[in-house]
Amino acid sequence: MLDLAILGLLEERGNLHGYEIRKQLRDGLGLLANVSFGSLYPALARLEAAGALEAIETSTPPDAATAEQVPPTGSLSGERAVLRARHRAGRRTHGRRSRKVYRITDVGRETFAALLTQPGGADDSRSFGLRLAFARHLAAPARLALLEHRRAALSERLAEVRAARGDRALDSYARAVVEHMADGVERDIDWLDHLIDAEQSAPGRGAPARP
Amino acid sequence: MLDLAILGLLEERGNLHGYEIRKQLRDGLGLLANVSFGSLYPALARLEAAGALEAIETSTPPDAATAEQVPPTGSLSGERAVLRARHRAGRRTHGRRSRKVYRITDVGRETFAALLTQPGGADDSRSFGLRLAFARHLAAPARLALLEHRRAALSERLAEVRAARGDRALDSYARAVVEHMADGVERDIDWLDHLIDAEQSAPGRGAPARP
DNA sequence: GTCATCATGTAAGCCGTTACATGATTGC
DNA sequence: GCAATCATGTAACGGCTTACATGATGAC
Repeated sequence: MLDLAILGLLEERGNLHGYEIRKQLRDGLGLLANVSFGSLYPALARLEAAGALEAIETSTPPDAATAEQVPPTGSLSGERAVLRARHRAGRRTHGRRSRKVYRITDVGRETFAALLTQPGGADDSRSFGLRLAFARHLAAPARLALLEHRRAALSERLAEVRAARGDRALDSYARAVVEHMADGVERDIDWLDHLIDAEQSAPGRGAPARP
Repeated sequence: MLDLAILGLLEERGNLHGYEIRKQLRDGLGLLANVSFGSLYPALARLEAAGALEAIETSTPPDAATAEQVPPTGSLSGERAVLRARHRAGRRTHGRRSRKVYRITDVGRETFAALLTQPGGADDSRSFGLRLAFARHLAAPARLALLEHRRAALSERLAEVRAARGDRALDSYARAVVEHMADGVERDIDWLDHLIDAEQSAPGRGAPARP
């Protein structure tokens, strides 16, 4: 899910570095606020290793090229030495500590499309919300499928919650919780119905997958 | 969170075994549906080790006592042998495979009260919903505190989401998501306000912590 | 005889968290 | 000189999931 958010952000907003990605995640979309560096940076490293992202040099001075050629030592202290060397080499781009700016690759765009389309994990509301937020990168039929898949999941959920509501053994507090939950699910379904309607009456509204 | 649910269920519904607990979690309260055995059984074992639960013998035949005295071997095959021995010893209570029925202890009731009261983790809706569902085991002031703490958290959240709503860079899909989210949070706050009102106008409605 | 249901558990892994380590730059 | 902000990472752990292993019983 984090991967999807990162790729989507890089696709829509262009090249960003980790710290900035986190900020945009925090106050850009409400979903996925509070994502921590401890998960963000490893995710970026993973995506880079998978070829979905590449780190770009931001107005790097010429001698940084040599720093790049320092082979990985495998030892911690060695890596630190490399980092220090890079700093000395002048990777500081405009006064701040050297930042690693990422660009999405074609592989990354494919990964993004796959994550957006695949049915797995779209059952929870966060994952669905994230997908819908990036829905303009989806072709119209896939978009409709996403909405209808979610609607079906919520329908099932509603049936379960309604069954729970009939339970005699619930006291007033438990009942209030179940009742509120049922209302919430109903509201979500209504919302989805509106979205599905809009999608069907104006099929060309969203941008196609490749504008 | 699982611990809270287990203890609450055992406190309200009396002695249960793992399989049954899962069923009641599934279709009793809508929250925490889909909890898997892979988390449930270790949780029960943990709670038992902590003294919060104790396994009770359900009409056990006399020779089961000897099976109980087999010391733990530490080896997997050894443990399996013990299990087989127990089966042979006649632990099967009424036709089915031997089931381990748990009873909550006084320590468990204390743990339950602590989990219910402690502020940590009550920020997400599932945790809050679970706590509220068990709110009748709380004294009136603690109940009010729970509701108001949650209200404050949602207020903060609303401010964030509203800030995100003002973002120009959102397309219609992302905007729909943010808008719907904001509405949802507002609705939750209204609901909480009702609950808080009810709580304040009828302070003695719920059962006290120890009836 | 084999399938569904009841019943308990272990092992591996995923996805995230907090806490820690490091360090440059800016402003007071 | 010291705190705040920017910036990148590692280590350890938490809580949950899936998949696996095991086995009794009843129904067909």
